[in-house]
Amino acid sequence: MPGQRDRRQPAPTPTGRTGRPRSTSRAEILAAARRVIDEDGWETLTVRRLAAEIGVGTTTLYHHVHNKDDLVVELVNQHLDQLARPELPDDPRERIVVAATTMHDALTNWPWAAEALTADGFIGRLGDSALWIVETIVAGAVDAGCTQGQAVDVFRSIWYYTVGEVLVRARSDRRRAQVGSADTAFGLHRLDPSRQPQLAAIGDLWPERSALDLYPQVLRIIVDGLLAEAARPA
Amino acid sequence: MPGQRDRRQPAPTPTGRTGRPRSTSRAEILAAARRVIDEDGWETLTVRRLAAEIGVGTTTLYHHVHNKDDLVVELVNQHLDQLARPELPDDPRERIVVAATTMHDALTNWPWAAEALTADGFIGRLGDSALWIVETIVAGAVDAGCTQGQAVDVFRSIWYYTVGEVLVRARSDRRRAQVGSADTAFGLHRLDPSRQPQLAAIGDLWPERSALDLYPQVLRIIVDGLLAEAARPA
DNA sequence: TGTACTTTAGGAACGTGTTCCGGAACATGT
DNA sequence: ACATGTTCCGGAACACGTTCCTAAAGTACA
Repeated sequence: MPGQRDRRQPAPTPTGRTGRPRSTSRAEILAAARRVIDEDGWETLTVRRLAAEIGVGTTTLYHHVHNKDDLVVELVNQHLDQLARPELPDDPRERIVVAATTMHDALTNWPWAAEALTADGFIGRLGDSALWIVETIVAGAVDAGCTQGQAVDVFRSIWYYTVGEVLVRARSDRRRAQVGSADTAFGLHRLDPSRQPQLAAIGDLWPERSALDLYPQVLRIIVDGLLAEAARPA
Repeated sequence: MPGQRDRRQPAPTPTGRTGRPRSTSRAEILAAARRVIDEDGWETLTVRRLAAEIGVGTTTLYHHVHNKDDLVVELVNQHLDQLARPELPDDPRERIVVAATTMHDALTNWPWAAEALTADGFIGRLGDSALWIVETIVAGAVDAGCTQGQAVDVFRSIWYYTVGEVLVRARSDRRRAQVGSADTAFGLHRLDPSRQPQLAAIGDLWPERSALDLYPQVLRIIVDGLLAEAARPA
């Protein structure tokens, strides 16, 4: 039974508040969650396990956290908090690239961050710590000559691409880990060369090519294209 | 109790096979699933409900389907099956755009298809019906002058963007449906104009701009950029 | 007819996230 | 001292996806 401790509030600090004093704080829950993840991996982070870690009833957590998604989003926010703010170049286009790449790397390097991306309305729940990224991208787009509307479009496009990249790769990584190395992308039903000649010809090139990380390159292409498009007269 | 019927195999057709004859087929399960979705919405598609619809034990389904993800992926495959094969233009670049847009629209118009996208290794489990899209994109890229490796990159990039677009928009749609119209993307914690001046200035423009569907335009930008990049000498 | 073998069916049970609701634990008023 | 109001805790219970294991329902051969 790890992590059991006294749950009574030691100091009867007169908070000027009525009602039963809380024996658990949101912060304590988040800290415990981080502990569980660090020690035993994020797959083991279950609501009951977390409650046990704190030494508290399971359903108590729901008085401090809306649901598990909420918790995970908050954890990702904390993670983004501790991100080192990179040096931002002068060129607005490069600023966009740097900001987007920073967020991408942060999400990629934290495998279970992908879990948060599928949470409803993730961007809307980003904390201040991550907002500088959004701000930097939007401001960069405006600096590069976009209207405000176009700047929003730029961010959305980048965001879509980033989310897709992170999610798909996280998922196929997990799959690879389970199945073993038997991943040829189309490994299950073999390809019919008469109907999918190109795919059949490519064959084993696919998985090895898929291992490449070309996020930065493609991101640059997208940013360049979007900014060029915005600069064009209607 | 809807959907209950006789489960005995009426014809003792000598199948030359030994063992207990199956009273349920994979096809029957998929058909019932479609029925449930069409009638009561895909949120109500649960394993128990589905089994009840067929009039069969819950766990029986697991002898015909690996898991629910498997089922959903199969349903999406069926949906893509019934897709009208669009007229493919001669220009390889346009072929790519048409193919990608076709898949994008199919996924977008079927809200719960997004659920399948998060399934592990979705692309690898695509059926023949959807493979023509992959083949068309890859072949188009090769026709446009890409190497096979670059063609894979082109598809992957398009796929990432498409998945991200579909997922994020599906999720924010769902959120909008729940919360009501109180979605200003950053509606929860109000923006600090001193720290996020651009975002604060944009304000209400964000949600209205987010409602726009600019998949085709951005897709063209991505495709153009990728093909141009590939055509460049190293 | 009966025994062995083979394949499918499905109930019991587990672990998950989550909701409901009764009661515990405090401050305040009488 | 006691009642009242208020806030928080947490066990019971639910629906979910899923696994395990035993029984059912056949065929094949004696």
